[in-house]
Amino acid sequence: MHSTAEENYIKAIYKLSGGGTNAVSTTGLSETLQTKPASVSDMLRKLSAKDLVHYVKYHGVQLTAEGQRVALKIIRKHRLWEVFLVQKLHFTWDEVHEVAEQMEHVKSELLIQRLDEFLGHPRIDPHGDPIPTEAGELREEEQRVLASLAIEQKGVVCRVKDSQPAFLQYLNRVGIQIGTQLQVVDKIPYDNSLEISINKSKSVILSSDVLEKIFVINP
Amino acid sequence: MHSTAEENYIKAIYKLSGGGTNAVSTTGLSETLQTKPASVSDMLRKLSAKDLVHYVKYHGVQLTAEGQRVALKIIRKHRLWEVFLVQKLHFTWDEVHEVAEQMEHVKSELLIQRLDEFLGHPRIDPHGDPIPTEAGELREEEQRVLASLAIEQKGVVCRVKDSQPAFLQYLNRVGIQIGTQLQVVDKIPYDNSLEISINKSKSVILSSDVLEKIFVINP
DNA sequence: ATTAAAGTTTAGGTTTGCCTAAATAAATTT
DNA sequence: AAATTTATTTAGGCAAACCTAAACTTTAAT
Repeated sequence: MHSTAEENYIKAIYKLSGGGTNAVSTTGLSETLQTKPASVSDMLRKLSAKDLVHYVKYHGVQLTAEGQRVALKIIRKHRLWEVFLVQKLHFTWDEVHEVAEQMEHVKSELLIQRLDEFLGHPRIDPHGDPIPTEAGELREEEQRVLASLAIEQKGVVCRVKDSQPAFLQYLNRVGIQIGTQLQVVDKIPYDNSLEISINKSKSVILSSDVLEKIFVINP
Repeated sequence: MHSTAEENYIKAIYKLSGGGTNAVSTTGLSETLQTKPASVSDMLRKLSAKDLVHYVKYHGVQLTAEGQRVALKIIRKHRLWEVFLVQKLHFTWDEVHEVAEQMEHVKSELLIQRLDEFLGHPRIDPHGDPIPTEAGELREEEQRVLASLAIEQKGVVCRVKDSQPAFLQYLNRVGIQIGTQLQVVDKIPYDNSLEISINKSKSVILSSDVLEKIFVINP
């Protein structure tokens, strides 16, 4: 099997390339992985030798078909563990990531099959991100960015794009979670912020930055 | 924190020393850990520098108080995960160990607290071994080895001393699990084997080797 | 009490995954 | 188009955790 380090590189390449197709830069990877560019070059040579990536010196990397398969498996594990932590162990959004990051590297096909079953085959994780199927397929639902809603339009939060603790804690304070009912009360053209009512009660004003990170589906 | 390798050494020392008090040999450790004696010497120097063990060259190791604390924490994690795998994910006895061996190294206090709560604060694992408390205490129940029962005496399986897949599969075939009701039907003095009835029905003959590995409590 | 055998440690080497510093390639400016 | 800046790679090293082979202790046997 692959080492934890290899798996983390593959996951990072997958994420930076937005699904595996676009080429990813050495510096980008080094930032995501908190390592130096030289270390990335090192690892890319190794991953290339294992045919997990297409690597052309000085011109970035892409995942091979096999690399994508591996990436989706890791993401599946990560997201299933996140669902477990939130739904069964009552972790909050912002406590989940670090732990799931460790659990995703546990090697056992049976474990993941059984976990999936135990959780009732969930389709999205606590951040609203889709969970790849056992076959390695990612089925997306139609989502709109909160910033795109018109006045009076409603939506249910299905996803946030930023999983940094500070951001998740902010959303908790405001009262926004996956599943929260939102409605646009007013638009403030000055800075593109919106006044949003949360669960049909209190309303808050969200900056355009935040509005771009929250996704909703039809209620 | 400690590395996975360090944790495995500490666990092995704890087990071989029967709770931390007796000195353990380099060869013993190398066999348990499937490494060479030279590698063990290496690691013992490191663990000693971290004050996790008392190590006197050529005269074996013991865990320090801190080392014992660490050992019990790892064992607690391992056994809680085993309970989870068996009770929630319907793993069988013999599928559990390898996976728990990986999960026990996940670092998160909160995770273990919540897992313990989720499982209802279990006192023994699926092998009947006691689960150390959060405070690091091991409370034992009175147990007898199956080999020590007289004819007609009864017991409930609470523990087996061997967790090798082959042995656990053998017990599964025979129909013995934690919680199984046993009764001694007859003694065979020739080789110290016993005829045992299982759950008040079918009876089998167990060798003295096997009898030494199964523990029971009063029914 | 020697000597032989068994157990243990040291010395020196390997792989993995990282590092810094120097060299090289690509992109951007002028 | 040449020069400079930025990005990337190579070279050489380091720590962890393992290895083999050689040296050294301890134990057991004579």
